[in-house]
Amino acid sequence: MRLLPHPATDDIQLTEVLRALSDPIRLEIVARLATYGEMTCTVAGDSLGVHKSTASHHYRTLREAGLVLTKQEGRLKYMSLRRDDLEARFPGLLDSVLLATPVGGHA
Amino acid sequence: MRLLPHPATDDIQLTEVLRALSDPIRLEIVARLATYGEMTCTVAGDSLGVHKSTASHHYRTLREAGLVLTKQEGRLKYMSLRRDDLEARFPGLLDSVLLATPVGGHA
DNA sequence: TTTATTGTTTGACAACTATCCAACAATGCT
DNA sequence: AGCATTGTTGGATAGTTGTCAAACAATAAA
Repeated sequence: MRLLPHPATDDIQLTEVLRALSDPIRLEIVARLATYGEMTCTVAGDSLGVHKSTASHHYRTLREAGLVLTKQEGRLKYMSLRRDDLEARFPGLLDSVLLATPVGGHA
Repeated sequence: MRLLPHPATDDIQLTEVLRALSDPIRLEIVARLATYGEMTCTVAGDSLGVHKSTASHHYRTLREAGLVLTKQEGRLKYMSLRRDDLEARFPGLLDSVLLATPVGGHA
């Protein structure tokens, strides 16, 4: 099991988080992770209507913004939401965004 | 007193709100409006370190995203945060962003 | 070892963004 | 009428973004 590089909780920047969430594709990925928990990139990015390389760029953006944690096991990479870290850094923020973002929704 | 065009509450889009808030200059303007209430563009944009035309573009972005309401009185334009509209549309969102954004702060 | 799976990287490209500057428009004041 | 104030608009520009396609890398499975 190998962990990819992530920003420390204290280094997560509000504007970067908001920017990462401001793309509909990334918001949908985050909503899926919130609803179904940890999943592989392939599952998280299924039927989003974008090329897999595009999805891969979005995974990176989410990771570098501090929204998701990615760990590699074998040939799979598992992503999960950094809920606790985000709650500690920006209380209530993620919850309010998720409340407004149904999975498969209109956002 | 003249009101500029704004999106209706139901037409405010989450991703556009998040995108509007993801710029440090705009976030600072929003934080000022939240702290001090309605103010003119000149006051809201004072000592932000950008040209007045740049600031003007940011006012427009905030208005079109549904974050602020702008009304003209004489030659002044007053901006105010659409707190109630935003709370109705995305409960808790603005508060959590403001909680993480001190005026004159590091965001 | 060969093949399939999973995901990243690089290049290209069009669209968008933030910025400044200069000119303009609208209003109020003298 | 002339001037100052307040803010917007349009042009230019440099940088960023989202996207696809093709090639690649790493791992697992046959």
